[in-house]
Amino acid sequence: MDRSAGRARHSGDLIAALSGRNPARNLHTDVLWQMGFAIVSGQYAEGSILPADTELLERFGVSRTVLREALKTLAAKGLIEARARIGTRVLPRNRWNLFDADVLAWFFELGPDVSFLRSLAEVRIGIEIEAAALAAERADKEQVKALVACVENMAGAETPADFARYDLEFHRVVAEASGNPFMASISALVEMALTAAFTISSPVNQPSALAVTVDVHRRIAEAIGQGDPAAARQAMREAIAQGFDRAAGRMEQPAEA
Amino acid sequence: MDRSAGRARHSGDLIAALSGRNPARNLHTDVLWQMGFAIVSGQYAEGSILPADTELLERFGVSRTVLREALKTLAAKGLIEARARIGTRVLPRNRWNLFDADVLAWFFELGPDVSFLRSLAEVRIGIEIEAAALAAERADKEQVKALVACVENMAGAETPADFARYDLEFHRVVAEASGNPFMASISALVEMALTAAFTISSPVNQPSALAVTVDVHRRIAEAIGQGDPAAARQAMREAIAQGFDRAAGRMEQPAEA
DNA sequence: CAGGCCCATAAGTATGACAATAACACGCGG
DNA sequence: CCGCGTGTTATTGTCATACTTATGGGCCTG
Repeated sequence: MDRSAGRARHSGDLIAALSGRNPARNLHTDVLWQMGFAIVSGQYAEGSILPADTELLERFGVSRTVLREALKTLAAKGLIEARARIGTRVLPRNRWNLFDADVLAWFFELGPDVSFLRSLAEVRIGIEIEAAALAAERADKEQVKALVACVENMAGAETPADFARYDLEFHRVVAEASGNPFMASISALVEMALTAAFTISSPVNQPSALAVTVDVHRRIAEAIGQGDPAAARQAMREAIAQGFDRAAGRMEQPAEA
Repeated sequence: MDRSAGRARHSGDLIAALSGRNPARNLHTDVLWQMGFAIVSGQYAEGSILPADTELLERFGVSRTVLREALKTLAAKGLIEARARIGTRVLPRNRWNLFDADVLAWFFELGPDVSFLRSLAEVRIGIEIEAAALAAERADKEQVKALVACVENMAGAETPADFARYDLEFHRVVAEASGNPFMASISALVEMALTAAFTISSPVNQPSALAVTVDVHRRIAEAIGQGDPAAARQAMREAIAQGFDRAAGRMEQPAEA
């Protein structure tokens, strides 16, 4: 049997690949991604009952073991809930764990729209602003040095991929410097947002945009280095808003290749 | 076989029960909770390899199916990763999905310490402040009415449990009114924080504390009703900080029963 | 000494049988 | 005729076993 049969249909493999995920390393992962995408895309509506496992078994051509492990994974992420005699129900959206990297990836597979990117930017602002403020109070010299290094690397980045990598690393260090384990936990979210932004529109090839982006990150690093929470908050807010504006603007008036 | 054999050791069953979770509805959930708690509590260190499944099978006295589904669930929550020939490795903490309700519950099972509650309060401040600000811009009349109703209910609550319920409902409505699906996704987190706070110290039986708590929530509702994001931010920050201070203060100088 | 082949080991997959659960329909009694 | 307990049955949950695949590390060869 051709294991990749069902996947060619998906359009978002690019993003999945860029973000380092491998949707088909084994059978169960393959089923997981197909079902996850089907649910997130609304193919199985919230509150509805999934087909019984006999039907799914036939559809995917896998063993019950594989199917059940895939469904258990979906249950662990809050997408479904199985009950004997009832069937397996798709949970309401507010039960879904949107901070899960896979769930986020499935959202992107159906094409990130502006309102989704906006929601992403809004949570990032909330969390990363606090992270920046806390980092300003708690960061040690090593971490400040690492932040400055990230900024330098961003400024000198040759390719959009490199730029995104250093950008992500910068935000990761800020989260770590905040000393709050929850802050670090949203790196999956940041990663997705940056991957999307970088796919849609990277500042690397536009010197003015690059300068602006680097500058605002440098201000974050400086504020943290000087232990100034208010300034760190403000600069972080600008950095995220700016990235969103650029991507959103680019989406509305489709770009050159 | 006695299914609940391994559970009696846990001390945090109270919180699990209060938060409406049932750690032992079926075998796989039982194994899941034991393993999850063992990992979170550091019994299996980050980066270490779990015992091979043959050993775990023997320890839990369950079938391979059950064990594997439990492990798959842990993997879905980012706690472990299985690789052929290597074994099943405990991932570093920053890969754990701390926004998952189960993972949070396991943290509480080992007794919430002040620094954990602080971290919780910090993320809540970040996210819920933004949620309140957005709600001020987007809430409709229905939602504002619901918020006011929650405040009234809080003021008239007879028992700590009732109070916590209305408190949670209030924050849930704010998240919903923000129009941002991610905001609603952290209700698990809020639920835990409130459950903890209510377990440690409820304002219900202290008239002055109750008045203060109700007042700050009323100010949030009013700010949202008047479409004033800045005031909503400020009041929400105070509400969360206040709840944390009360619980933390109570923890340091142990209370009467 | 370097590089590729082989093997032991642990996870992954398959299969078929049986147990537990709970909605629903049926029939009994009021 | 209506309400209530009970049995039926569909669906998930659990078990046992056998086989397949992936891979790190040692062995063998060049």
